[in-house]
Amino acid sequence: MDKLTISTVAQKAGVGVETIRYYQRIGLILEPAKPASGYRTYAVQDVQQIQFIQRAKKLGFSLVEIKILLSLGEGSCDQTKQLASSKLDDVKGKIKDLRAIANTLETLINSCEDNSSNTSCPIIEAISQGQ
Amino acid sequence: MDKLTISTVAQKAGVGVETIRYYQRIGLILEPAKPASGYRTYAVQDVQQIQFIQRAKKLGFSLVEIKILLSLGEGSCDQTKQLASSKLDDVKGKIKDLRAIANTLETLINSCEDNSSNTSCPIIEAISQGQ
DNA sequence: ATAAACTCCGTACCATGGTACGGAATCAAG
DNA sequence: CTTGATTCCGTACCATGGTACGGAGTTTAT
Repeated sequence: MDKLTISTVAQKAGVGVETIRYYQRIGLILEPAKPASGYRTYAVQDVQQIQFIQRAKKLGFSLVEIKILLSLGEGSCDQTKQLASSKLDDVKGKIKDLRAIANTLETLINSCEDNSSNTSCPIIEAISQGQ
Repeated sequence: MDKLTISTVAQKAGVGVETIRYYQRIGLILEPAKPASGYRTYAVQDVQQIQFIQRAKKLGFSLVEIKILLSLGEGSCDQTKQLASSKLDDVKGKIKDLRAIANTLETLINSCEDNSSNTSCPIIEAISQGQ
């Protein structure tokens, strides 16, 4: 009959009840109308929307961006593509930054490898002197 | 004479006064003793320590980890190396995750490229259906 | 000597994505 | 019909790394 309680939705979508309430609070999903006196009921579509959110999160979108994705819907392919492209740029930028960090860390760790002294540490020295 | 005010230290280290206070609050750096009635004074070493913190941050260390680095000092090369190695693993893990994300985004964006329809969007469809 | 600038200190607030708590109402099971 | 579980709702709290504010005291410059 498609009348689910919030805890059923949570369980089906793989999130906590509090997460659903949080999404409602920030306007990411709508709260179903309250039936005069009783518990709100949810539909399978609500489960799907929460799953959409979880998948979009895994692609690196923030909840604010996901809100935009949801508002764009199916019919704004251009704008959606733009959002995805700018997210891709972001991700690429982060990869670049992290690669530079990894390289520096590797160099530092190697310089430690050849260190027989135990009264000094090339890593600490390097960070102390700004390379 | 090496007696600097907090704002001089901030300026020399390239951070805000509030950042120094924050570092003191979390125990990352020590607050100099308060001279009976007046302003605390700082030394060049304090500037250097804050610069150390900023450089370590650029290498991806959190303030908690930097606190450990500072407590290890020069004489614990092995432990320092371990910390750096585990940070390197972390960074490599993040790069891997981000590359997977970038690949998926690229695929989605490409599928959009070939979309002439403006009543549907392959990106939204893909996220809706869990790939 | 007086005003402007700076410091001290506690506290509150920002973003982000939730998690936890507590009391009242409601619902389901026995 | 009563007990226990669930829901509702507002509010507070978590981590992380700060930033902002406001009043009182101090220091510096004129």
